[in-house]
Amino acid sequence: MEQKKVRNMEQFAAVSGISRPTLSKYFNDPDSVRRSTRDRIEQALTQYDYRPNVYAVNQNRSKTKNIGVVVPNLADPFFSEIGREVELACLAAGYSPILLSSHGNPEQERANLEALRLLKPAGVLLAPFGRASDRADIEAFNKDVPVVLFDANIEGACEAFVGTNNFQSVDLIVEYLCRSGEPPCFFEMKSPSNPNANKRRQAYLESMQRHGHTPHIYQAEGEGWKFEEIGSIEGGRLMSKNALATNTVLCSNDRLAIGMLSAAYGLGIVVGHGEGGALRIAGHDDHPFSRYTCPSLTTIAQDYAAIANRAASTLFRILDAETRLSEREETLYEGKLVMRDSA
Amino acid sequence: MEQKKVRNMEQFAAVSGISRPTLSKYFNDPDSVRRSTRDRIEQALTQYDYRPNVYAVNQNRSKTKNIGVVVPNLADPFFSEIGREVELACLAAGYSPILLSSHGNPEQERANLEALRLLKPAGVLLAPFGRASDRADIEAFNKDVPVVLFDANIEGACEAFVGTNNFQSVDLIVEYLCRSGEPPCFFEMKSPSNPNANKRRQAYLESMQRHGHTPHIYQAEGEGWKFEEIGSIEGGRLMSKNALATNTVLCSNDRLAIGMLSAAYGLGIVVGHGEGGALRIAGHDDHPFSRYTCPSLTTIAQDYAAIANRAASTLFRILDAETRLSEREETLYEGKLVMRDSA
DNA sequence: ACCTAAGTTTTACGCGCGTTAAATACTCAG
DNA sequence: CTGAGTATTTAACGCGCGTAAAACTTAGGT
Repeated sequence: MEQKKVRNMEQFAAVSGISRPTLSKYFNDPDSVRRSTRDRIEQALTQYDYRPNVYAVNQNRSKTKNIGVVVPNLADPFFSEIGREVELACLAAGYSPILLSSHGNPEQERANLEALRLLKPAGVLLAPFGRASDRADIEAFNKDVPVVLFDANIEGACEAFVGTNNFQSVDLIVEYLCRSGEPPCFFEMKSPSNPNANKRRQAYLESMQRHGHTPHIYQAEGEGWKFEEIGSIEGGRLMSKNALATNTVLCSNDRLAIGMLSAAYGLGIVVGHGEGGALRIAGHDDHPFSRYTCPSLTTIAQDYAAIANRAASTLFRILDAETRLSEREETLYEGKLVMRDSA
Repeated sequence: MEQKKVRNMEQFAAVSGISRPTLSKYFNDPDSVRRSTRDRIEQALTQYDYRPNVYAVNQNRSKTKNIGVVVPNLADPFFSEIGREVELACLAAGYSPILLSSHGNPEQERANLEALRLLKPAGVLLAPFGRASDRADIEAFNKDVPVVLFDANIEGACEAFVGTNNFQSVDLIVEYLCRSGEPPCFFEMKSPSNPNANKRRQAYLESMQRHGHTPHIYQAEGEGWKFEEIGSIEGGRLMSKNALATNTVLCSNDRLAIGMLSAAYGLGIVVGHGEGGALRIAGHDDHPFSRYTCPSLTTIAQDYAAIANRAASTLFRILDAETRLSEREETLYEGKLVMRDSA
């Protein structure tokens, strides 16, 4: 099939019998040429192996067809999944996604944005760490390249934010836990690396108040992204000291819950809502592994696909309009309760 | 600090008082200019915001400083970790890594290589699926761009392979299991998506023979990358039917083991080498989560860092020499036994 | 057959940088 | 201070493609 290699558009114009400017139009938008012309070009493409030189194509453009996708940590399955969804949305819209992980390091997030600058992306989809110190950088970046935030919000920054409504989702699971047993205490990290954690704590407090229960919050020492380890060590400490105010624990996220489940197992504490269950543990995020914990983890499922698609389509809207949004948009999706065995 | 933006090298030459060809040399290799010149340039760089246009730089090059890194599935923490190690090695050597995931889909692997072609990478580090059908594509690609394989081998293909010695590692854990209890049976997928699985089965057979035991292999139906699910369903089926020949199971990889542990828990089967343990389960890979399973998983740790660094440095050696290896190289690292509670 | 609007070809320039060759400037040893 | 060797400057071309303007061709309606 694909036979002779053609080195450049000039040559391809020669062998295909189509002028170079027309070819240029075609490669930038196949629909911009007459149907018959398009057919001739595509016919020629089956006979000659030619694809435009990416670098030459982008050299003169001030904006490319690239879209930067930056997530805090690809090693976390949550981000690898939502990152994948975002990638697919970009591809479907004819853009080239460039997926970058900040590897759990805010410094790397800045480096990623710097690196993206050189690639002149048309736009960026960013799941930020949300540290206050990054705000200025990100807003400066947003001045040059439109940025849509997802997963974690930075109040008022960038063009838009798409995420989960933590107040709804936490209330949902708090309500369920209260209804089905003792009201939950809340287990989280002391200095969370993600702003959603703060929302969830707040949501927990409000929800408990609304249901007329006394809230109890336990904050684990430890920094970084080793959530399971922190959940296991600090959660284990709490359980072994019998320090929990109720027999039900809502963890700020699934990875903490996974660590805590592991510690409970080690301590011989039977977790679960069933008979013989001494402790109930619930999480948040529906981590890919939460289905396979022992017992399987009751949690909140975020709507990955909806968040990813909404974030992407919001960015495309900005790119198509070639102007920024008149007003910053915020879209929150509802979480769904996933009832399993742990609570 | 960084003040006036400079649009191109011409302008930067004007403001810095250095000629453009010298600047060009500097940006391609800072050591290639005289020390005093380098200082002047770097002094100017603190006053003016200028960085060469990536696209213009690469337009004329037949090879760039990019290195493609392709892994089968970034959603698998094993690959996200080893991918990260590879990235770091590339950066340390002054190359720009481009990390691509094939999302569990061999078709995507081909697409990734096609996409990389356009980026004219200097070399590619590939963790392949290893299907026979991909071999031709990959070898064709290797003709144009030097490829070093890691994690999964394709016999005789590409410049080199770096991975774990499955025969050593499986023998290590088989020996341990035999020594400490009943000899293991082997649990794997019927049609594994990774060639290491075949090596491990073979290694299990040989090792059992060497130790004078009868091997038993159980193969789970199911395709794709949902290893935990397959391990849980098929492993659960085996356990509930009491079909296992011995009370010790060696799983082809940790994710299968995680699924099986989950199923055992559901069936009320106590797993572990301790008192009361009715079943022992072991894995292979030291998956990041294997420390937090219930019970924690005894497994084999691969030397991620060594594999990644060796693969990268082998590629750099080829790139520096500007010639292919006289002979294909194969480097295997030993796995280490990680003794935890499950076996 | 004629007209018009839309698509195509021809011609030509520019983008930012790599690179070469010849001329010039610098550095350091003797 | 001088000369040899190295580094830098000057001048100029090319890479592959986007794009603009003008001339030309085509499609579709009357």
